Amino acid sequence: MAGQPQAHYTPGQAQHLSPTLPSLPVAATLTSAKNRILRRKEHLFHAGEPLSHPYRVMAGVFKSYVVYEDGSEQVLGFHLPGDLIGFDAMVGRTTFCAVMALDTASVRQLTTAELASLYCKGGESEQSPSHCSAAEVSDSHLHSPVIHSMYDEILRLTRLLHMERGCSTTSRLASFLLEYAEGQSRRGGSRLTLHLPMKRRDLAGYLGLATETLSRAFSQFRDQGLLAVNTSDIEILNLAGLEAIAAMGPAASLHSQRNSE
Amino acid sequence: MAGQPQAHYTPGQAQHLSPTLPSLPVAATLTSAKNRILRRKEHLFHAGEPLSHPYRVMAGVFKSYVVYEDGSEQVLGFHLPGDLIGFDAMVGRTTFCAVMALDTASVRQLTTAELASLYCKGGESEQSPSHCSAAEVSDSHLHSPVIHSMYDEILRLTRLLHMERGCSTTSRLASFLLEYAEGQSRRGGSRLTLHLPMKRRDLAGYLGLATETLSRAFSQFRDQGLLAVNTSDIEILNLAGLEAIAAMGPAASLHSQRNSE
DNA sequence: CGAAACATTGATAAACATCAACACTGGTGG
DNA sequence: CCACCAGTGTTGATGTTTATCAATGTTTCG
Repeated sequence: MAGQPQAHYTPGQAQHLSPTLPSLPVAATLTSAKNRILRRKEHLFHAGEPLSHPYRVMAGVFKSYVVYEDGSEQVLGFHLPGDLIGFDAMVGRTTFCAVMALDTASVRQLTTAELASLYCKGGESEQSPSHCSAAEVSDSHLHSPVIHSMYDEILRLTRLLHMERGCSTTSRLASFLLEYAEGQSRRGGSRLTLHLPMKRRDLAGYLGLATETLSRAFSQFRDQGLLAVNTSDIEILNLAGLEAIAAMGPAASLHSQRNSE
Repeated sequence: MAGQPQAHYTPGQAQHLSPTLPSLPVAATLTSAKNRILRRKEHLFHAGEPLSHPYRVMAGVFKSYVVYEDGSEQVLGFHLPGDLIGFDAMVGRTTFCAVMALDTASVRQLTTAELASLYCKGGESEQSPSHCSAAEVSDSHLHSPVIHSMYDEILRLTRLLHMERGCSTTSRLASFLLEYAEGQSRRGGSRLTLHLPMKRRDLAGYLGLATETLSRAFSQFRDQGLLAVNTSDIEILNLAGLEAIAAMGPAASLHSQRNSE
């Protein structure tokens, strides 16, 4: 269904916006930083909206997703404090995915100056952003956080793809939990106590599972003593065990009764 | 199938930049275009190799793939003549995936000038690129073919992901064939006669299937009169039928006997 | 020619989705 | 405050898709 040639709005139409751009007046400069607070289920933006400056998540968690013609929803990722939102979505100045707050959250839209600084600060030695030679092109541009942000996204999607193919339900969930825990601890949070503000439905969508299957996987981890589960609050009781399952790939099914300790 | 060949570069623009070319601290400048011919199974590069300049496919077909620690291989895409290879792989100057020729093929490595031209050509009315104000930053950079190349890759992976989740074997294969046919015809080839130089194993890997399942899907299409199949040469006999199956999503299984006409 | 890689077909079973029933939660209004 | 309701999460039973195992036919290439 994805390969749809020319149906509706498939997020694959990037070609249209490449060579001949309407002479967009350069993005409105944004001089004062704008903060914005969102409630649960409130959208930061929808798909197809213009977006001149990206956001940085200050608090809370967001999910980004695409809705296809048939109504099915593809969850692309979750965004925690510190993450940039909108870089990969704003090519052509129009977002291709929607972003929604999962609980009360706040963002800060980057000012033009901050944006410029991000663009030009990639190179280690900070040259002034006021010249743009061909030489730099293959250097600072490639190393700019913008490129890296998109590059990381490609890597993440590649891994997600690989995981969906080779890995069982349980190792997918284990991987996600470990990654999430890692992200939390990088931000100064706890490494073993997770708060998952997304609904089971969203998490299942992200992992490519039915909600029932996801629920069963949680229950299995609970029964095996790996996790303490309380809907959106998870405690990791056996980190090594989880890591073993995450690494196990396709071998670890819901039915194989091989108790890893 | 990755980088769209949307931009046929025009070498004229390179002159704008030449004045500042010398200050290249990094990548060796590449002044003369290098062509290279590869045989079947020969690698253009492996993962982890340094790569200063991307390639353009001139003839033949390539596959890009990643090999994971456990030895499993993830096919990321196939690259047809006109495609750029290495843009998304060369961030940080080191490739993250390997690229292999599937049959006799040739590439042309972009020169520094061509690369620069690609980078700066995004904006329509190009003012001299020798200043890089914050305003331009959010304009020409975002519209550069480099960003677009990576952006397209993200969209392609997103679609692939969505397809793997929601779509049955048959609709995945149908989508792929249609997309491939479309790509061939864009390049001036036939729209209904496909040559698939990749092995079943690679195609199955790309689509996330077992080779047996893929083979069965081909057989089913043959039995239904949709395709004439001769291993690597495919003829589309019923385009509308294929499109119907591609659009059908998860409903189209190998077992459901609903003959679409 | 012969061996190895590849492709196809069949039988079986595993993993997961789906359907269905039920429990829990949180918010609303009586 | 309680009853109610809708949304959500869990658990069980069943069905289907597709991976896996196995066998055979086919192509490729030394």
